[in-house]
Amino acid sequence: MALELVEEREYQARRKFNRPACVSCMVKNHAVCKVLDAKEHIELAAITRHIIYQPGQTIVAETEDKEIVGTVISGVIKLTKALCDGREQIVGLLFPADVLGRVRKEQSQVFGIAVGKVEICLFNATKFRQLIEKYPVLREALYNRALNELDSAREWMVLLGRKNAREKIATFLVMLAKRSQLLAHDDESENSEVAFSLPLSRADIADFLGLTIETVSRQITTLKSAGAIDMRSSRDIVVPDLERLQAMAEGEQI
Amino acid sequence: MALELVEEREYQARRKFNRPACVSCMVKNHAVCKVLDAKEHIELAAITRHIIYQPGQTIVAETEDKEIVGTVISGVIKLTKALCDGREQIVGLLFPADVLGRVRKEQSQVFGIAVGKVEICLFNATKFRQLIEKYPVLREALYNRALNELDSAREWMVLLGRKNAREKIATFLVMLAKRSQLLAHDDESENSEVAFSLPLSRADIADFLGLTIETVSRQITTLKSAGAIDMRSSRDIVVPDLERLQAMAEGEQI
DNA sequence: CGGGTCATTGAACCATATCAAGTCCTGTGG
DNA sequence: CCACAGGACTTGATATGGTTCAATGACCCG
Repeated sequence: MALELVEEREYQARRKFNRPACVSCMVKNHAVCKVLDAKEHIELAAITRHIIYQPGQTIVAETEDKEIVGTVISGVIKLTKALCDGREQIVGLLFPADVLGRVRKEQSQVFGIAVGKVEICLFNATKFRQLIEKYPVLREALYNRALNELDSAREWMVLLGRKNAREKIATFLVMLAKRSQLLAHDDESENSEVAFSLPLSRADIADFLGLTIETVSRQITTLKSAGAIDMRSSRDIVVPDLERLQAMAEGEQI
Repeated sequence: MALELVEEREYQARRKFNRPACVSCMVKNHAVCKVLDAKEHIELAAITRHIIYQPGQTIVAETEDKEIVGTVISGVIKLTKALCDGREQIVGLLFPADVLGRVRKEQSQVFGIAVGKVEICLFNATKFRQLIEKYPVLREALYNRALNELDSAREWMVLLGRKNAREKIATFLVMLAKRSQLLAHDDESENSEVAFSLPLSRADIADFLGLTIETVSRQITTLKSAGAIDMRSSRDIVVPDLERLQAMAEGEQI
């Protein structure tokens, strides 16, 4: 299979040149590994390899029992849980620099699926475990990541349990807008307009917000005609006034 | 204030007799501290004190910036988040042996409120931090706890986003039934009837499930008339057939 | 151009919210 | 012991936001 080939070639190239690659890593300043110094980084690089996943590919399966740990380099991963009758809920999104998987045998009952093309820096689980024993600061970093994920999950619980459709959409767009603003220029204070494109399809947005695609579509249309957002195509959003959208995310009327 | 007195007396009694108390602790086999051996337990005991909170008391405030860490000894704590207009969502429940708080400066934006009377084994944050450095296994235990909480939060996201009112109530009751079954006798296989009493008021259940109190009441009535549950009083539940309730939690029709 | 996927729009329906009584329970004071 | 006040819960009537079903439109790719 072509994928396996790409993966293997990458791996061999790294081995051959004995190049940590970490120095040129896009997310080196944001991922968990940032807590390591240069020497430690080389140790980490020795046990990693990059893998590319194609859109829609399953990265982590619910039934998976082998330990998977890595860092997202590029692309977006959706974490989903399903009910037995097929209803589905996205329980989290992983963006570049986020941690994929966890360092323990007992894995979570979620699917991790590539949205668009995804590049992962995968750690050798056994060796990463040893590294954690050696550098406890890694464990601390993982703990902090987990707490951040927990906080996002709880934030989302409020959204799912207590917000109406318009607030849900507005909240989602604000989240993406802030994220893109942060990546674009590190000063967040800039309050001019923000432009970004939706990483998710309408169906995925619906699964993320606990809605149907029709409702998602209608509410986006509503926001558009209210002037809270502007759109080039169905995936390209411009937020002229983030404050206003933020207000609508918290229940402000149109 | 009376509370302060009780708290202080407890603390002094412990200091006076230099008694770890851990040996007689109700939750010693389930809390994070179970990863410590006898000698380490004594070190831990030296930096803890027990505090009693009365029903409705705030244990952790959203604005709190001092580190709070401890173990729930008895009672139930609700973790809530609120929207600015007053809508409220319970994002988690802490039962005996669960960890309260987290070991880092940046705290979560949630309230922790005592439901009924609550007893906490509170750790001195600074000294507990030192203990963690000394015994990394503690950090690992906290990490695992955080992952478990994350898993519950995600489970709950599916409930909030994708289940209807009846399924929500059934799921909630199943959760409590399993918990009480587990505490009662450690063999879980027993599939006879389970009896327990609701730790939460209708209003709290509503806030937990993303519903209104009226809907909660109606759905409980529905389950009762369908014979899926039985009730002594409005707080005392008997589940004659857990399998059946479980099925309803997953969408089975009445 | 035709077929496929994704997104939008419309109309009808229904589950849950909302508003409004009413009932049960519990503790308190006469 | 009764009266009764207040909170917690239940029940009923109505409204409504979001789903469901169905049709249409936009875009992409062979």
